[in-house]
Amino acid sequence: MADGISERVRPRDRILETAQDMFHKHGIKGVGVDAITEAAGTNKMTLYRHFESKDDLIIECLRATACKAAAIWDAFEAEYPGDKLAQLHAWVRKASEMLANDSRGCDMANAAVELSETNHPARRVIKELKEAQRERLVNLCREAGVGQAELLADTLSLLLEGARVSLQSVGAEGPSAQFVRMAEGLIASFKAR
Amino acid sequence: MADGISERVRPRDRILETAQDMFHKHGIKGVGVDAITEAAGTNKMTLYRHFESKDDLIIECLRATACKAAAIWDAFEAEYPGDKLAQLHAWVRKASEMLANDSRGCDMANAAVELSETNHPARRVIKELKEAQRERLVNLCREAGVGQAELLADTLSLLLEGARVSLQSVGAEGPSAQFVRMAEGLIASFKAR
DNA sequence: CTAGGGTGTTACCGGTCTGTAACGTCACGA
DNA sequence: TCGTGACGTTACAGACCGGTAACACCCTAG
Repeated sequence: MADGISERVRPRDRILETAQDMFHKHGIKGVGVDAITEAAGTNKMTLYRHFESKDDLIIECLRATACKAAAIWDAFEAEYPGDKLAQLHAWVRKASEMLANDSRGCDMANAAVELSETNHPARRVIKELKEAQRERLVNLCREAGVGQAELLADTLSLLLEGARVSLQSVGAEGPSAQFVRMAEGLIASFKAR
Repeated sequence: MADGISERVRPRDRILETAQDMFHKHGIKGVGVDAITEAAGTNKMTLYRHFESKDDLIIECLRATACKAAAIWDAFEAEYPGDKLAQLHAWVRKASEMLANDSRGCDMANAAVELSETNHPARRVIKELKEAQRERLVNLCREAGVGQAELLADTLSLLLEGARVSLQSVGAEGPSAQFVRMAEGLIASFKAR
């Protein structure tokens, strides 16, 4: 009792957490605000007191997800302080774990697919956050002593993005099964130059 | 006059063509059957006389799209008969053209993202068609004289898939801009072994 | 000419969606 | 004690969704 996990959390945070989970599992257009609030143990009015609209909730969810991703990056630095190459390998390992444990891919990429309107407010945010992640991977590659850091980072980035979407369309036995092999091969190849 | 393109085409084919286009541009859940039939110059009743349901229409659209893709593959064989390596390079060129001219990615991958329900009837079809394309690319790589044909084919496959989804989330200046360079580098690298 | 199948039109059903209004409740702090 | 603000509840608006019924029309094959 008084576990402090689900009871004392503010409705806004419960909504945000639940929405992230449900958007991830069922897609943005696949879940309504009613379902979110019910699963969060609250109601629609409370949601609209904390978020201007569903679009606003979507954006806040994407930001929160990006925040969690950033925390994972920080964990690499904490685990292998200063050893950028080890951090790069940790990135590959973490990516393959995600491929193994979750078949719904990247929230931002999925959102970009679902929200096809070019002027949708979430698209700006998606682009921002994705570019930030790209820059972080480029820096990691560069500091790991790779010559063509941008090219390696972009290649790894596309490989992972492709693996996550392929996982959804072809399944776990598809091309994504070879992700680690491909990524490690690439890193070795770029290091050798 | 009597151009025979839009006038004499049967309603079913107009619906199928229009639905492909609209699903591609706006996503599956982003367009309703009313909008499709209106754009196709017909009405909802006629649609439901030719297709059991919207899900059925979706599936037929995916099959039709796969058919068009298969025709593109056939064009490679027609253009470079017997020269499998040239056909592989043509595949890369064609892929980069698609990346340049269309920012909405692969219909099947997008559909897999949107239709998150694991039992959705379209998912079987998506998997089938994607596996067929994978096999075709593997064969092309093998017959082009590549040692690890499966690995190269899967890597190229993930790269393209990633480029198409990255194009939607980050834009044309993102990692997808380097697709040709990556793909050609990979092919050269695999050929060299 | 006639019969029938493919098509167009209108209206409708039941459901779901986002978003809002009005009101009731409860805890907490001055 | 009082009041203030956060939260819950109910009801509803207005739009859109997929899908169906009933009927009128027209072209063509026989």
